[in-house]
Amino acid sequence: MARVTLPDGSTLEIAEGSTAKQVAERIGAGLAKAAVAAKIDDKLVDLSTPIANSPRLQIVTPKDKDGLNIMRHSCAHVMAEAICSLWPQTRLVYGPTVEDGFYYDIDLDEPIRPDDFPRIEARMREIAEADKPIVRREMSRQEALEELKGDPYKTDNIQRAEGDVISFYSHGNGFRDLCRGPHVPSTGKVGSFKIMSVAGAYWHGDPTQKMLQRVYGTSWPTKKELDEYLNRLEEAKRRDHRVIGRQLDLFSFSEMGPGFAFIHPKGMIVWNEIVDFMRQLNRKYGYKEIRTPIILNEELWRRSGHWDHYKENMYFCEIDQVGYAVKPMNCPGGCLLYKTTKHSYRELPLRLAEFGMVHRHEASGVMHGLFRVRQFTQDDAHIYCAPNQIEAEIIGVINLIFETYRAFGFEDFNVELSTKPENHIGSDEIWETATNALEAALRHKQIPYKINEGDGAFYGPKIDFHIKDCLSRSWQLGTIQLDFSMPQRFELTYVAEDNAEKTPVMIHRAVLGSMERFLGILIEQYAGALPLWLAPEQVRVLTISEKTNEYAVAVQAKLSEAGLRCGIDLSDEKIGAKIAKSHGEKIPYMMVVGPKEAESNMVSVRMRGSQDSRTVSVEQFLARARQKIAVKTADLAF
RNA sequence: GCUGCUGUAGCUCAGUCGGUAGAGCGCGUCCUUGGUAAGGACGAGGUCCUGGGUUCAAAUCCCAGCAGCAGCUCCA
Repeated sequence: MARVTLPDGSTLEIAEGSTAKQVAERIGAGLAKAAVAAKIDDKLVDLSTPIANSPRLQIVTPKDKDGLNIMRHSCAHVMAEAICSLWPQTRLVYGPTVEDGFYYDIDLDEPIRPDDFPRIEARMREIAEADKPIVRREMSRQEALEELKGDPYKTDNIQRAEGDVISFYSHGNGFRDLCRGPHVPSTGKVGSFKIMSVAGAYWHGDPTQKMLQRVYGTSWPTKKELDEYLNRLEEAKRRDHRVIGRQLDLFSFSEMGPGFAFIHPKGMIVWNEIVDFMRQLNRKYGYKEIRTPIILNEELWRRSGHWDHYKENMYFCEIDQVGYAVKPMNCPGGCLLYKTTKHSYRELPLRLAEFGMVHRHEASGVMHGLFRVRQFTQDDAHIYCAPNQIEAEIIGVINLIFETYRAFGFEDFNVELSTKPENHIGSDEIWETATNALEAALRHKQIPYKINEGDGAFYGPKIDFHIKDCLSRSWQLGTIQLDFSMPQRFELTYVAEDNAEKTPVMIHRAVLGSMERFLGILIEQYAGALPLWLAPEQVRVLTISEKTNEYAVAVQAKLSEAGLRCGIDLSDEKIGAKIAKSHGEKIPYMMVVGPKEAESNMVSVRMRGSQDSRTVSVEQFLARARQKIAVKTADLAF
């Protein structure tokens, strides 16, 4: 007899050599049916695994994260079998799970097209309905290599695999794949699935290697969950800032300048509201503002290190036979400004902010609306300080960053620390000191963080700040980078208390990162229905008929004078059409005025997204609207 | 940059077998003067992405380029 300990602490006597599946059956028929795998002493295994000794045991179902991944991984195998049966010359490479699904990389010269997906899915359904057992077979590494001789991909996989035992899984009509497992017990347990897309992917992600086809699929425990997921994708599509940006006339792109955004008048209103707010915060946190040139002499970029470490991303030009570069970052220009006067320790920390427009040559395939462009404006700043001020300054920046995100309605952040990359300047000691300083600040603020090894900027380590939007998509916004190298390269100095010239430390920071990207993120977060304080047109007066045009114009004038962005619709449309149009343009408030309102000197206010209206005086409305703008709320109700 | 797909009116998209282009929305004019999610009539608007090729004839077929889209790699 053996004894297993279940997750709730209870124990179960079982016959020696019973499988995990049999334990599940002992616990309950429902669990046995739902089970896809088991965890024996925290190790995930197949349900068919015999139990030895007296371990802890947990039955894994697709309700667990682990179970879901196992189900998806098995689904990837079923998809692989389907593809192999349709294209027998297919060579399988690697098929892992990813967030929300899985993919399988295959080597097949004939391109798989979206038109082929229904065929693949149909074959997968056949395989799933057959509900064939998925069987594990183990052999030694040597045997496995022999078995797969001539298959460069799988041979490579074996060589990368850990341990001496190599396992294969097979199911159905002779389909077999090298795989660590575990897998669901049979092909019927791969959930509700759908092939999503196909795209190219390099072998090992290495651009010098062969381009493979990566077929993406998703699978969920139930049809309902699959549909919910597909709806979520639809929702993301509905919020696409590129589409909304065009519909709401906020920005555009032209073939005349790929990756260079045109911000339209309405987009500029949002932009300027954001900038005004950031300026206000900069003042609060003790920053001064500067502005530095877009184009500067090549010599500057050699000195800063950009020439050696960033040249592929830069644009160059010539002025009077002299080489110049378009700035990809604001820091070198800022250093020149710093050097225009002699500085005392009394001035430090010197915090200089700049809404700096930078140009970076991004690869043509990576551009994506406002999220990835070749010209963008950073809400940048550089803090020049003494070494003993570093931690306090970093904490100050962290406070500023969190205050900003909360004001825009983002409450869910996560933080990453990136360390020394291969391509870097400065000594190892400098890097260690800088990295330790960043970690110390994070610990002081008790902020949990993830480490990204080798992901720092070429001049220093960095802390990156990510926010999650309403669809729980993650976006990188802010960054804090600690830099001991640039001040040395530019021979920046300050006079210390002892009258000696010393080198300041430089902290690079951006809060929103890129104004363009942030504008795009806001559009998606609010699906274009921006909070009142950001809305390009905050109110629109809608007339019932021409008879009250005069009163309507007076109302508009009153609201405009009070500082609200107020439009008016005097067209000879019916009121229903005007309301529909205003809703389409996502105007927060509509004020319907007709003879009734004109007579009583009131307005009938209707909110975006609501069917109701309320009749109030213009003054009442103004007071509420002003208050909502002041607190930057997204809630329109009053 | 790489792989695949796409490119027709301001926008979203039809366009059959190769025979010189259509709809809806939007825009303009007029009619309509109305009460909370689209009233009616008429009209203007197109280098069918660009350049080659095949053909009596190309939006349509072929090639190249450009741009966009989905990914890969990279990144704010």
